[in-house]
Amino acid sequence: MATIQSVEKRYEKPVLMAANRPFEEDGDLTSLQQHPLFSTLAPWDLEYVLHHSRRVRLGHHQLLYRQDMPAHHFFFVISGRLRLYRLDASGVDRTLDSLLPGDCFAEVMIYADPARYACYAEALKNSEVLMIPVKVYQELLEGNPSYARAALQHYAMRAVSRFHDLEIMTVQSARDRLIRYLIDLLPESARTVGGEVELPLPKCLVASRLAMQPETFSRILADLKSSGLVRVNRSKLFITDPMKLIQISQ
Amino acid sequence: MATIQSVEKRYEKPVLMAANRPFEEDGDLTSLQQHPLFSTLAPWDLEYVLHHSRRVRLGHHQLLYRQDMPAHHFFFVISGRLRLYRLDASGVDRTLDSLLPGDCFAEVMIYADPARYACYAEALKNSEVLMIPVKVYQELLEGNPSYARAALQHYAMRAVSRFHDLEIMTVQSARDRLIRYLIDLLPESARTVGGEVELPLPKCLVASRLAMQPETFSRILADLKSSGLVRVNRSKLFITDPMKLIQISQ
DNA sequence: CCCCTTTTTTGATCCAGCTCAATTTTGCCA
DNA sequence: TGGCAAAATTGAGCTGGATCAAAAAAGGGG
Repeated sequence: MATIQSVEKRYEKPVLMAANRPFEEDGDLTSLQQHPLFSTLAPWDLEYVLHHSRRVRLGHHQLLYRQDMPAHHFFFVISGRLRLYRLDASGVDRTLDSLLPGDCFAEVMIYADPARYACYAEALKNSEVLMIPVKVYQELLEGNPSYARAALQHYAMRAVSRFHDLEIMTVQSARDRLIRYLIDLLPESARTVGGEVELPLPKCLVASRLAMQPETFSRILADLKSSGLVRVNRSKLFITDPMKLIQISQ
Repeated sequence: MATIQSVEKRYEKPVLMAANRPFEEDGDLTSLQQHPLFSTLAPWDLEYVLHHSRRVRLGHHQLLYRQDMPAHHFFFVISGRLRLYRLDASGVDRTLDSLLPGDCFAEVMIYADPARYACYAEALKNSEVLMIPVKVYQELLEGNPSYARAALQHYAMRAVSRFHDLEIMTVQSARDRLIRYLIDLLPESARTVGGEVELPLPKCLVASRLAMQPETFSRILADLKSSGLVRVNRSKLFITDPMKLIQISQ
């Protein structure tokens, strides 16, 4: 269904199965310290994590890992853009999430058992991720119980946001799902006055994330545009009147 | 939409806002020790938890807590049956989950911040829950870092199962959602040979859980029945041929 | 800057599932 | 046990969104 052709056909092996060099240069890893899972770590522990992690470069459409693969690492996005997706039984590819620099993903694997990736991860453009062995972080947690609090809080937040996702997806009007998605993209500060948002995925993948067809997505957006509620420029959307949008979606 | 009338109209106050007596008698709390969040606790810590918790009795349709209420407790189901639901903007009530004895719920509140319930919780029949102050469990975790591992594992499992829910809900055929729901109800051991399952919710609430109309639910079930794939007796369903069902749902 | 591929848009048709309405069945309490 | 309210079923349209088809626009590499 998705017009984007299957990744499977383009790449033989996901990155994780190929040999990889340890990280070579010092890029911008300061953002790692902003992340709740790392911000509380002592400098030497952060150092320890970095020492045992690798930077991995990914090209456009390159696969990082496959669904059901044993999970020995979790990841931090240094640069670029990635997406998580699953293939359902009939082979349709469903986008679950998009990732930006500063995001952590598959970190649930730190304590999952059995640890297998629940979805595919691929780069949407040239990207760089930090690949962190779950064992390393586990060790840190065991040796340093005070870190557990941060991890637990992080997981709790995750759980709440999944709840939120679930709620959005069970809204049964495609238009309402799209509107809620747009509102969520809008920074908190612009929720009343409006502002510009950039779609974190190509339109056909946003459609897949929202469980609708690309055609439907396009039509709804055209509709919102003609009502003057949204101005569209490539992947940048200007939300004119968020309150009105929210009201329409009831 | 749901034919069940709004709870709001029947009850003034959720239980948590009314005065409640501490637990009086020793019922069956052995099941508490089976739960991953409690099975690793030392006997004195378990005692401590129990000492600071209350048993709460709930009548049919009685509300335990409201969405957005500050969350100071989490819960363990001793007996009966409950459901979690949200009200969307248009006032439609969407069932999110059903709970049976042995289940824990709202336990994400132990580390959520700000801690507010993400949904409503109500009893579906006479039920008893253990109401555990999040502070008590927090103290235990702080004082006893070895307990964090269990909590983290529990949360990780939760995250994975929410992922699963999300996947089911984004399957866009109502029939497929129903089939997957039935299969999930079936014990692992009966996935091949078939067996009986009992719906954990009245049919109209199962429909709401699966984001379809009660009429649609009824028609699909009638259809499966006439194909001989399911035999129906009240809320008990006998799944004749799970493999065939799975195959039909692609 | 042009060509070729991928993505997006637009048009036309069709059907799953929602809605409204009416009937039957179930469960509960006097 | 009968009576009543809640729940489940069944019937008959209607419509949102999927599907198929084709044209237009965007993007990327030489």
